[in-house]
Amino acid sequence: MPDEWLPQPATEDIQLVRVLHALGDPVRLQLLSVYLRGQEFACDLSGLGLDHLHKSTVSHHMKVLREAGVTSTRVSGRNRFVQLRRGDLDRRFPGLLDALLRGLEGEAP
Amino acid sequence: MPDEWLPQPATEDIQLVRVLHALGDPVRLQLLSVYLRGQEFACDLSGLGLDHLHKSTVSHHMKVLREAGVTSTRVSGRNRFVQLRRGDLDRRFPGLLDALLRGLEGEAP
DNA sequence: TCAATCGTTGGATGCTCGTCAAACAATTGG
DNA sequence: CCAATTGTTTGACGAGCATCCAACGATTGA
Repeated sequence: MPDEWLPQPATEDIQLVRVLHALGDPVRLQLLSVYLRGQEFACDLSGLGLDHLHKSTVSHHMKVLREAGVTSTRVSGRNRFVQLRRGDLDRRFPGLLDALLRGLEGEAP
Repeated sequence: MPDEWLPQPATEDIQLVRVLHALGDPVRLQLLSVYLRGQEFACDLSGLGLDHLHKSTVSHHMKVLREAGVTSTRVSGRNRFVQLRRGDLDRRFPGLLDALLRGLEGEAP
């Protein structure tokens, strides 16, 4: 069975206010900082400071990020592979992700 | 009586997640797009698409933006003069405001 | 001095959101 | 085939939030 992708907005439908709202949460902003360097698979986030959260809570945050157009999720068997929509976001809002990455680095060294 | 400034966080205390949360609202993001070109005085925002909002609602949004470190408010008599904290934000999160400005221009031309 | 102006504050209301728990669906290893 | 794994969905609950309204305080023009 080939892999599938969970539904996500088209690049031109990504709205700035929804992106900002999605990232204006401590948990989701930390997820962004994880995704900003290479893809990770979802929910198994041991050792990332999210151990205290229930798996359904993490799943909820992933959905918010995906529906805002921030991330892209590929379904492969039992696992979900999540990655940033780097190209799409850079095309739609040039410089935004770079500024966020620098901001995250400068805040929690 | 000399002008006063309403309380606001120090530059080094501005948190990225609070900025993103403050801007993750349609009304406040529109306020940002107003402030992004020159200062404006508060609450009297006729003809900016915010006529439908009660003055206390606008006052609330202004407070959120100020407490997040996005704007700075000077009290002069009965009026409040609000402006972006351009320098502080550029120093703290380089490129962020520029990216947001371009994003706002590209979205609602 | 007095009334009009500008904005804030407090309460009230309804909606959204973050979180957990339990049940569920899908997949896979034995 | 069965049990363990992986993540989603649904419901519930409390907190936060956006909004309006009324009342208030401060300021200023007449």
